[in-house]
Amino acid sequence: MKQALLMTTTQPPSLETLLILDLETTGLSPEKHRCIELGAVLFSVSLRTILSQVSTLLPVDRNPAQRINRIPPKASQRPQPWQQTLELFQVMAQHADVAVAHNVSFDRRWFGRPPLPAVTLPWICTCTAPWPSQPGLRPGRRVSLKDLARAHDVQIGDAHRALADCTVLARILARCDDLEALLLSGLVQPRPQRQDKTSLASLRRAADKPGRTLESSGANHTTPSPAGPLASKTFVLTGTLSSFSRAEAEKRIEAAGGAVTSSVSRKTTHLVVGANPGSKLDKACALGLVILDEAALLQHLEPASA
DNA sequence: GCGACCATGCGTACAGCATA
DNA sequence: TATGCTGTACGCATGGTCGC
Repeated sequence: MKQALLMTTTQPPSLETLLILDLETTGLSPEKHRCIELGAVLFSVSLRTILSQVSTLLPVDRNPAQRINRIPPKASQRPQPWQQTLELFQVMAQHADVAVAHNVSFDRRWFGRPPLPAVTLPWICTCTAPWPSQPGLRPGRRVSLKDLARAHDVQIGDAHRALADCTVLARILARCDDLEALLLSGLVQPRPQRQDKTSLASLRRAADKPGRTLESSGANHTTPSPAGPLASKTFVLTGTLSSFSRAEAEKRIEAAGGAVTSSVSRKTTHLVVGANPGSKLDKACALGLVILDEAALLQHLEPASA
């Protein structure tokens, strides 16, 4: 029988057997609501197949989320071996290396609250895991189970039922080429500490020496082209742009030879104004800078993108 | 409908540089 | 050395998305 690994270990855990689990609950708060259904699938990574699966309703008096999960509370009260199913679930957990859920931050809070047993396995969250880029999946963003199923050509039968969602997730994982790497990178870790200002400042000092120039200073700067329609011009962006994202606007300005900074100063030459501009607009007006809207910016950029 | 998480944007504190 | 300017990075607010 395998020993459940704790997250404090520094070695990556073995990832051969997954306990894919899902819950249906009567609401969002573990303090106020109850778990009405548990589903779990034991999945072999090397064989890409389901080893065993369990599902059970748990008795509740009421289900405010019935519109979502379509589980009548009366059904949960019908005689059925839910205690024995929970015992079997615990045996399955003992055979697993890691617990896998779609939205670990939600599911994890319910385990250890009676009648659900505690799960001491490491967790992997499939909605925040770095899935390979493919149509329908936006890199760097939380991904829904529906999008994952679509991207992997897996049909969703009975959504918002625990075991159905577990088996959909199992079929998605089975179709994942580099599943082992995905699982490793999807392990739920404590949030990384932000670097304190002192260490950042010393890093910057080291990087900036012997001399600092506009082109080389600052982590957010890319090197502007030495020539271009916006050469020797310094831009600041304010407000929400509609034609493109702020990052894309910065890229295009820099590609046209301009520089982009985050705050208005006397060195700033142009302010690009989107919807709901902030106080930067006031400061730019006070300094007599050139104010551009998005259309005007596009006109300035046009020679560069042509 | 509510809660959690993430991306985006604003305002500001502060470190580094230039100048007197 | 003192002072002012500049730009970076952090904290916070807001909106969007997805979970149930």
